[in-house]
Amino acid sequence: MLDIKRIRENKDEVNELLKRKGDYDITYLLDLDTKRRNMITEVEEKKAEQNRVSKLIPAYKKEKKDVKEILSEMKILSEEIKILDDELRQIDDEVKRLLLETPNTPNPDVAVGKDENDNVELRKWGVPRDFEFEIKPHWDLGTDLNILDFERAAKITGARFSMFIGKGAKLERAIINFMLSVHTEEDKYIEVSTPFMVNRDSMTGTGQLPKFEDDAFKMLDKDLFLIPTAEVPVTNYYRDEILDEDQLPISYTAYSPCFRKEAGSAGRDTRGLIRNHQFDKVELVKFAHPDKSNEEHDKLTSDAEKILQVLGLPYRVIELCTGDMTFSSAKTYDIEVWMPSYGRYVEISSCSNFEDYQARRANIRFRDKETQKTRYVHTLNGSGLAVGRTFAAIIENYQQVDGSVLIPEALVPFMGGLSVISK
RNA sequence: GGAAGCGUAUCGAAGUGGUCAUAACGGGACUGACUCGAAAUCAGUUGAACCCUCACGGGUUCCGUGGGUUCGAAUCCCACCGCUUCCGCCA
Repeated sequence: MLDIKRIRENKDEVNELLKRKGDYDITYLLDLDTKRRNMITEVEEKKAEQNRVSKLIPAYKKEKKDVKEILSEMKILSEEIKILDDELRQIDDEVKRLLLETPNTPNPDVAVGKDENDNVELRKWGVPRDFEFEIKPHWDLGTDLNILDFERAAKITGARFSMFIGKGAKLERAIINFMLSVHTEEDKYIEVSTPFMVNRDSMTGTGQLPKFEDDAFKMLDKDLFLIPTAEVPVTNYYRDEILDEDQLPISYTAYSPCFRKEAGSAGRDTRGLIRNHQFDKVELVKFAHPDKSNEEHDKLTSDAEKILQVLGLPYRVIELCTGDMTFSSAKTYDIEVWMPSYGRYVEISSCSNFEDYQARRANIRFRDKETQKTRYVHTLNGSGLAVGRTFAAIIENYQQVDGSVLIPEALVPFMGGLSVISK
């Protein structure tokens, strides 16, 4: 969340930045804030009086003074305080709620725009292959090779679920292992394996709640949610903690399944692996020093890009404009892989710098060595990469005229030496 | 699922109705002394958030969470959450 002091002291600037993201206004929030502070002053004066007199009472009793009158006065004061405290709590809750529903301000350097049409292409890598035959989309390729089964997945569970069969299941596992190996061995991320269900505080810490509860799968008899991304458990790992400055940056990578309701995308990408309710992802998460987070953001993005380079999959990197960024992000780079069946680039990774927005929500701080004061860390994350979409991109880009699929060289060792999947 | 115990600031931990909550005691961290330097030793410093104030400074809250009793709660009562141990069950 945003710092209420920053909003108070830089009202116009914050308002202007928020408008770049969408239709947000902080006027009401600031009015409530003023009211809240006035009430705090009032109730704290009464509490100071209560504390002062309470300290005198034992001494009076010792001197055998009659304290009856004082006690009855204190009772009245105590009741006044209780009433004010109740009112104050309501205002507090409202201020908190408004703050939690206010998005992060975009980094001032980010291109101002309304939607994905205003995103900025930063760079391209690789050249999409020229096919001399009619290509198959991955859902047909996979079904024909008997490595994917969407029909039975729909029978077992429903639409937007998939099953990986035989070499397909092995390829999925190989992709996960390959990504984790690169990130842990070359890029020095620490691998973690997390719970796939999280509580309300965790979902609030990273920004999924309270605003986007409809997007998450929730348990019926417990206040727990299936994770929409490993970002949630991994970022919340340090919730309510104070880290040492020397520890930063801390980099984690985690494999996890991700569960999303995909509310509001009915009819889009209905076939194949592109938009499922459950998909696998290898995630990268960093806790960075605030002065270094932009560098770390660039590094994290290139760590994700490297996976596509080694797999030989053409991609481009775009910077999301202010209007297309997610709620919690200050700056986001999307990596899009070339998907032959779509005839265009498709998002395969989203790398964001949240600056102190999540850290403030989740209360993740570090102690500044010089001043010995606490400061909020900057949190970052990105997919490194989405496994289902990587699977789809591999089989589509590496398909051959006979319907078989070549395994990218880097994956062959993870496939037990297998270099082609055919019927 | 049954039984018992526990939850105190960076960590361990004492505190069982008041004037010992900046919270004893210990560790850690930081500063200084000693040293060529380090270790050891000695001395000192060291919680967070919020409100008022240009500032100096003053004040409030926080003992797992939420309620209750009381003039006053870490302490008494109720509910919930989490952890540990034993039993049962299970991978």
